[in-house]
Amino acid sequence: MESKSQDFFQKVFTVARQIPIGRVTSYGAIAVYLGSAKSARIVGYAMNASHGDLTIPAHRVVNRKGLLSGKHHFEGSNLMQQLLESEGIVVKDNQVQDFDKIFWDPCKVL
DNA sequence: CCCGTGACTTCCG
DNA sequence: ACGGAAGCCACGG
Repeated sequence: MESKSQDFFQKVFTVARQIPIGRVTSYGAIAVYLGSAKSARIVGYAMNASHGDLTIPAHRVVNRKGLLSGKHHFEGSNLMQQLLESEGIVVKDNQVQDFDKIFWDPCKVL
């Protein structure tokens, strides 16, 4: 059987898929929702694993400051920003504008 | 089993 | 207010 740790990854993937279009969330928010607020890094690690799963909009997941911390992991150098803007999200200098307004909190919604 | 790494977050100076 | 350092958990070698 799978260990709980691996389930953590699966949860991250599930939550990421539940992110509405035009909305973004933070690694910490997902970690808190999963019950491990201190595992924010693990969420990012999980996103890295989700990189092979196109069903997971990793570009909608940013750090607590709304900064596209993971954009460097996407193809090219501005793909993540292009995806966000394509969904109606305004991005400036690798930073999401109106982050507080488009912020989607899984723990609050779910 | 131990060590290193990482798409984060928070605290201290 | 800004910058640097530590803490944290999980995965891979």
